[in-house]
Amino acid sequence: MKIHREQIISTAIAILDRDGLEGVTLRRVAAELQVRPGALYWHVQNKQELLDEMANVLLSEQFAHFEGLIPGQEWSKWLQEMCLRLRQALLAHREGARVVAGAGFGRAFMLKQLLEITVSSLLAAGFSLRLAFLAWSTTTSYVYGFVIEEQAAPSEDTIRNAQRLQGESMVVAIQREKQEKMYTEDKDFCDGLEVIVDGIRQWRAKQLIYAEEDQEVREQYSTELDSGSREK
Amino acid sequence: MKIHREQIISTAIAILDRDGLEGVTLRRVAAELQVRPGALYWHVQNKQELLDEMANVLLSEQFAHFEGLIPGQEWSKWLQEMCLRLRQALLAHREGARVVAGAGFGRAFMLKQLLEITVSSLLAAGFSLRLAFLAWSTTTSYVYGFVIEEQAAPSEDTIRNAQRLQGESMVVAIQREKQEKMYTEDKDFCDGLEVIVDGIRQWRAKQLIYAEEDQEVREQYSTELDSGSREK
DNA sequence: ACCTGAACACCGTTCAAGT
DNA sequence: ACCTGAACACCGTTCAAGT
Repeated sequence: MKIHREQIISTAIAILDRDGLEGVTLRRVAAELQVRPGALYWHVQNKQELLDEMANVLLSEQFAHFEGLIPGQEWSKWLQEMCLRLRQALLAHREGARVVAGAGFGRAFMLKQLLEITVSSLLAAGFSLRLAFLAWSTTTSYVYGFVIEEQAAPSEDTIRNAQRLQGESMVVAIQREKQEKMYTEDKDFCDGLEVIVDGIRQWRAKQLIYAEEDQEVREQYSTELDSGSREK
Repeated sequence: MKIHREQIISTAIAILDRDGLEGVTLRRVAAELQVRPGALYWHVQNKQELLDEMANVLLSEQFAHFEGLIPGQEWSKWLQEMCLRLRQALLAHREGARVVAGAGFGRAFMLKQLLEITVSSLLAAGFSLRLAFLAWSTTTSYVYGFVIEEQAAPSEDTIRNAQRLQGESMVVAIQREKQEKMYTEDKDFCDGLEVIVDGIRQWRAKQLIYAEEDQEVREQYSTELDSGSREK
């Protein structure tokens, strides 16, 4: 049997969806491909590399054709769209958030690219470099944290505990309100995101004067777009 | 050799700090306690239960004696203090964020308690039930996401990639600014948190009228504090 | 009540040897 | 170039049997 790298990654993702992250095993991937476990090591350095590649695929599904801010567009709409897609990417596959978080910002190539697009879009929308970075860091951290909770398996005994601890009045009240007003996880996510975006908007309004260095960066970036390099 | 539950948990945490999360193995914990692996199963149902307990200990170290909002105190200061402590709890031990995230909001008892304190504190500060929950959800998601990134091992080849991809102008510019202005991870975290708190403040200012149900909840809670139960 | 002994069904990883 | 065979050093979990 002859296999190649992409097959390994895609069957690993198939197993992820079917059996969860702890079911993703090199031996099982090998079995699915009708190959001995050792064979995988010709295509992949180790299990972590496979997991990193899986993370990149999950992100690519949402961001492969994702464009930066268009001149007329509102930055807040664009930023929210970016966050919605990021959440979608993490939710699309079982334990997706854990997979991407496990790969880490460092190892996931797609995330670096997304950072590039985001920060330069916000610079174009009049953000200082600092605030553009803060907007990136704050929103993406939020998305990560939110989805990780969201995807955490409630586990069998969580329900037992919920019953037992009736004294937790807040949890009960919150859940009742959610039912009555039909608030979904989606609604919670979007509202929280809106809170953050409102905070960012406020910061942006307060710092309409940019440091000169930021202006430099903005110019340097736009020249780099059509010219080549320009070493410092 | 005779052991008890707490010893198991504390030596597991010791191993976590020494060898990282993947070093935390029931067999290694057993060896450290001079006991056969099977012996642990009398004190603990399975490995996940041990991990859950570890998560609770990490959180308890910061929140065991954490008080709710004091009447005179500003809610924003209190909320920020809560978030700082949460980050501290996650940072205090190697891969702490992964441990707590792995346990999940459902399984970590301490987190439910913290939710109770937070939401009731914000209600007391004039928040609607909805906004109090949003403030909780948004800030804690942010903290989680931020620390998970923060603790993600950069790995050997991240540096290689950083060198190779010089085209990433934004990453370079951001890192240069951080060095020049001496922005630390702490600074990034606090600024991002401030952005979120500013967003929350704005929402609070806009909804000074509460729904009657919220008022009900607030009253119910305060009576529950000194009286006993009051079933609906 | 609490632990040992011993097994079961798995892992990731390596590497000579085959084709 | 790409895979097999076979091993190594591990895992979590179970359970009769000991004390």
